[in-house]
Amino acid sequence: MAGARAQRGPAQARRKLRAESGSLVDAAYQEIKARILANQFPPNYQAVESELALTLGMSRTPVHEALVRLAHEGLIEIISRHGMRVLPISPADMVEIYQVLTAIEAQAAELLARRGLPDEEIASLETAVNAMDAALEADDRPAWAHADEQFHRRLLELCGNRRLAQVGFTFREQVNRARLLTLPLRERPVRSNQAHRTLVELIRAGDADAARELHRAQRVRGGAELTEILRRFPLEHM
Amino acid sequence: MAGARAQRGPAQARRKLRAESGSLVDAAYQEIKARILANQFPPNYQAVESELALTLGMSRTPVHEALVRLAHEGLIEIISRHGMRVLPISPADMVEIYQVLTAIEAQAAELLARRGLPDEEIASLETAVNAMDAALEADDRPAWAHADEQFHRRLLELCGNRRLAQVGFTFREQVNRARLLTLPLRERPVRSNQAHRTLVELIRAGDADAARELHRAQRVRGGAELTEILRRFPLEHM
DNA sequence: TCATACGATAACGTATACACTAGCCCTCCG
DNA sequence: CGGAGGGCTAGTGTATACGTTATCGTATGA
Repeated sequence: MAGARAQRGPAQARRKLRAESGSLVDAAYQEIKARILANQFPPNYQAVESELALTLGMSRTPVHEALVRLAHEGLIEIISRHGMRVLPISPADMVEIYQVLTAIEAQAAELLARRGLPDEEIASLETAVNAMDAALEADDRPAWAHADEQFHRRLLELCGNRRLAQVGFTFREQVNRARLLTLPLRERPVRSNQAHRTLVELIRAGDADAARELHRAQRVRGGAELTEILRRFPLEHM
Repeated sequence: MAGARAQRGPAQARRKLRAESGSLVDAAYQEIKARILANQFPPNYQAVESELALTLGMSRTPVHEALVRLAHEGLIEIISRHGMRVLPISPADMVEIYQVLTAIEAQAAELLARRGLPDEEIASLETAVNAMDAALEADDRPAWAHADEQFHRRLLELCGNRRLAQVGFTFREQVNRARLLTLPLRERPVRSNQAHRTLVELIRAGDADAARELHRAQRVRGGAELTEILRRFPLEHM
């Protein structure tokens, strides 16, 4: 009875997975993405649909759809008869991603400044900057990275343009994959914290153009730093 | 025999569709998108998967995948139990899309100027501008729109950042849906042509910052015009 | 007459079955 | 012994079958 295992209680065992996120496709998507981001599926890791389906306890159908989505987002590549392959992030890729983020987030900063949101909305940005400062003093890099991520997510969420935010999120996720490796190699991001704080001021003041330019400059500088790090440490293993 | 029609020669009739683009999923995606962009599936048009599958001569499986992709790109919405619905483009949507394009294309202009490509590559941009001028003199709006589109596609293609270009293309497609309706309502785009020509000059000169700012300013102005038009003609039917 | 509840149905999500193809290995011939 | 050709196999893409569920219509009661 080949398919007996898969029949394990038609509607009950499935509930558990669905509870996480609506459909099995979503569940597969989230789970595979999580494993990639956690380096559990490291770069160049290969797996065929059946394996993944087995691992995730579902049939190939939802797995297949999830893979298409992930491929579209650039996290994996689907090789004809060899399954998916987790794409490594080359320095060139990181440069591209940073350039997109530069454009997107600078625009978001401008829009947010222009919106003139009430202070209590802006406050969440300030909270994030404070967390960054605290982490910096404690020299807690992971905490700093987390707070930084919070800040940028918030920026995108608040900007009022859902499409812009969506694109930003997608590219942020990819940056975060690389962050793990590059973070310890960086200087202590003192200037970065200061810049974030200034940005909040500009947003508060409604100075849209200055906010955009500040954020852009900051991103450009960050990109340059990263490129330099990648040049010095050729991270082939990513 | 319900499924008899679908059996029409297992591998032969399928060839025709696959020839267009590799897989049936792609075929479905292209075909449905084409119909949406051609207003053959007008905004708010609804259809269920089975109908589409029947129309396209394939099973629900590839149709389903194509719909997911289209939904992800924002052309349709999948309403549970009611099939897909072609999304109308509201003025608010257009504003969002323009803002994304502003950010993306300004960045592309900057990158392209920075690349310092040989003149023969840049030439294709100039060709497009010339076509725009010619169309403007002949007062041929569709030709102008086409040349304009060529220009912007070329700009993205040449910028050297494939991810940036990809995002740009996706949003351009959405803008083009609306173009049909808004184009006749616009002023004769004399300034636009001039701006395009200046942009080419700046790119040739390698003045990246100026190129970015010029393109941004131009987009902002275009967005403002469009918003104004949409305000005056509440295009509910889009 | 209107609202509510129940059943039929239609549509989707998922599983499974099937067909087709590319890649690999083995064999055979040069 | 090496290269080429053919068959076998594994893996995907597509079709179909199935179960689940939301929605719509109808009927009944207030």
